[in-house]
Amino acid sequence: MSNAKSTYLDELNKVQRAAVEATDGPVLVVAGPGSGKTRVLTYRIAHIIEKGAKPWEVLALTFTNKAAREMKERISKVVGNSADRIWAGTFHSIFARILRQEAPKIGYPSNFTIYDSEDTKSVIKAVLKEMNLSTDVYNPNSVRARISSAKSNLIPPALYEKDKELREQDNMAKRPYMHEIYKRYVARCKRSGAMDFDDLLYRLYELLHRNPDGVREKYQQRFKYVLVDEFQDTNHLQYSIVKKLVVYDGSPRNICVVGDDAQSIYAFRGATIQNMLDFENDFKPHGIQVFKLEQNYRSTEHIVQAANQVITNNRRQIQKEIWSNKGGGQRIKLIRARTDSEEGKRIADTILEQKNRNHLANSDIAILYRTNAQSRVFEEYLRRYNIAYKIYGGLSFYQRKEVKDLLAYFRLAVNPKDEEALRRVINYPKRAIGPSTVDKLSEFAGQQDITMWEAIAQLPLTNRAAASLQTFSTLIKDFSSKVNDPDPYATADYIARRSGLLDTLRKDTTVEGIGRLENVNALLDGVKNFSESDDTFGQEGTEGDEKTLASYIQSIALLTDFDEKNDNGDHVTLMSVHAAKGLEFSSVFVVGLEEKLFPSFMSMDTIDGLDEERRLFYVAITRAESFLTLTYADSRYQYGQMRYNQASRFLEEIDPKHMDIASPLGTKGNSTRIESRMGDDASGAGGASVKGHFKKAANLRGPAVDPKTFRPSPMSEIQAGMKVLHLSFGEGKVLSLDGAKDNPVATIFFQQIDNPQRRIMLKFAKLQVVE
DNA sequence: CTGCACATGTTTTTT
DNA sequence: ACATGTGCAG
Repeated sequence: MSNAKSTYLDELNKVQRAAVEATDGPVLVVAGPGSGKTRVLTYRIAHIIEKGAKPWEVLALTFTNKAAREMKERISKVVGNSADRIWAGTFHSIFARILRQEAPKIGYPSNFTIYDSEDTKSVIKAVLKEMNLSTDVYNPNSVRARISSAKSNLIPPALYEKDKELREQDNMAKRPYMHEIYKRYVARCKRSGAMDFDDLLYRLYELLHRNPDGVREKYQQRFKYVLVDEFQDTNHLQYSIVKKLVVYDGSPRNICVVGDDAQSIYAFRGATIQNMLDFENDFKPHGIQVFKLEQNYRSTEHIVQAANQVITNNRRQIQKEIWSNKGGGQRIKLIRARTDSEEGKRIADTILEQKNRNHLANSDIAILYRTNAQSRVFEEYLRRYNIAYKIYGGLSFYQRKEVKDLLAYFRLAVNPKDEEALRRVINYPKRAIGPSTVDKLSEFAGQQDITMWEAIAQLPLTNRAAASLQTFSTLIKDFSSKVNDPDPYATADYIARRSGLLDTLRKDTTVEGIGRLENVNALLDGVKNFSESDDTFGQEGTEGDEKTLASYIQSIALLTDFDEKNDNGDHVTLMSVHAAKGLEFSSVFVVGLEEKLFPSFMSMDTIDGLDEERRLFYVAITRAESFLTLTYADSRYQYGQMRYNQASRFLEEIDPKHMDIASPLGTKGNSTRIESRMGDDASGAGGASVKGHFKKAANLRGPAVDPKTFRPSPMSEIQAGMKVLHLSFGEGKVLSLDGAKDNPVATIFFQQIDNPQRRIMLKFAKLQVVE
């Protein structure tokens, strides 16, 4: 045993090892990028088991299935097969598994349906329609976000209604009926025997809180060790549940959370780094141990130092100093392109060059962008250059319409109360049940407080619609009778045929139509795999081992990726920065570094929004091991129009000494082009607005300047000794000028910011001469 | 009830 | 650009 111990403990540095060995009591691990976070987490679990804990006493929560899978694989390499018995999975899948067991205690069936965001939105639309509210004022996405945020902050409809502040906010937004929508939304979901993604958390909290039959103690005692990955991405509700499980009289409080505040990029959906700060305070009285993993094993020094510089521009941070001993390495390459298309071409060129000169494989390379829509140009050039690539993101398999349609039949067969599934397929394929009939059903159901399914049997209709409804009802009953058959594939295949779905798809012979048919067949193949395999895609949520269509839909409800496993090919990776979190590549291209794109126009007018964009940029650049290339374009097609954007402010936040400016494409006269362009901008602004047209916008970083009146001066005007204005650093004094002729660099002292002395490349800086 | 023409609104994303 | 949603004629 001590042998095994030494093998893995010896692979750790001092801090990592201490974090692994501190198995008892509360532990916070602050883990910088590339600092061996996953290694610590998995070895820690292995260590806990080595020291005698049973695998099923360990609860390890992650955010993605992928992270959970990776963790399980790595643990099993250390402790062997018993790793299967560990409760390791995503928050949602683990909680769903518990709820399948306990749901009846809080008034839900154990075969409850899980509503995805689309279903959720659809329920909200139905509620709005029922209440005769306009979707312009009550934008379904806003309503959904509002309800989600209420649940994430543990505010049920009754409390929401009484909350003065929330009501005030809603009144201000001209949405006074929000509380009523919330109430009806919750009622509808419950009536449908459905939980949305937030419910999987919220209802578990409710269960533990109300504690029927001592269920709370049961789980408190079961989970002797709790670990949470990516803690900076948890919301208030998730942290509350974790506390419910860990904090009680006599608890050893064996909880370990791992996270990096600098990599929190999901605040937009309710995550809060406050949890990290709270955690420290909450467990201080119980001897919390804090470990900071600061050595970056991934990237060379230019990259790590640039990342450090960028992140110092954010306000609140947990103090830490990330360092690397991998040597300086290559400087960061910066490419300016005239158009988005040129950006694509130059990246493809650079990729070819890197493959030749540095012997990189395609799989060593990634192109990261802020929005998925940017992938198109890169696709175009990579294809033209014959470089294999793969685009990640976009619509997942299970979100495709045709797949969801067939799944809706499955869902309805398992749980006929599932109103969203019913709405989806009641008239698809066409069976003469139009909107007006559906509305009547819905209205009747609402009046009688029954489900639409029950309404079909009770609604007094005498017309053609009644007959159609009868046929539909018979069809679904037939399907329902088969859901617990031991051969789920046979059932699935039967449903696909009898529903008419396959025939309808076969009639469509367009390219897209054939693709849809293929997807439906792929889903059926998936069911077949499920029928034949012993495990359940490694997914929680199924009871026992019986393979039925019911257990199938439960096993896939929380899956998003279908083909993630077969991406072993040698291809360049194209994905959004969000999707790249946790990954690393030898060479990384971060593209589209322009104002209004990265940072996104949606986030750039609040300080919190900008800070999150900056963390996103931080995540992007820290994905690179050896080569980092940053690019931007003067113009690009966006929303079908040509847009002209300035270089991103984030580029100025990196000290020029870490950067190399790539020689421009059409070398001749390029630098004069830059100057004349900047000159145009400034002269366009005219002398009128030069002086004093800036104010302190309260929602921007301290000294910030109103971008609307800010007019950058041409770079040739900047001289030592001048007083200048910077978009985010405020007023500063130019101390000196140096650098190459075509790339002058100014040292400027900005008195209003924390690190006042900055070196700024005039090429990208937007500076307005004050005097 | 169905199908087509026009209008609208665009981040990021896991579950 | 493009996908999704609404309104109206058949």
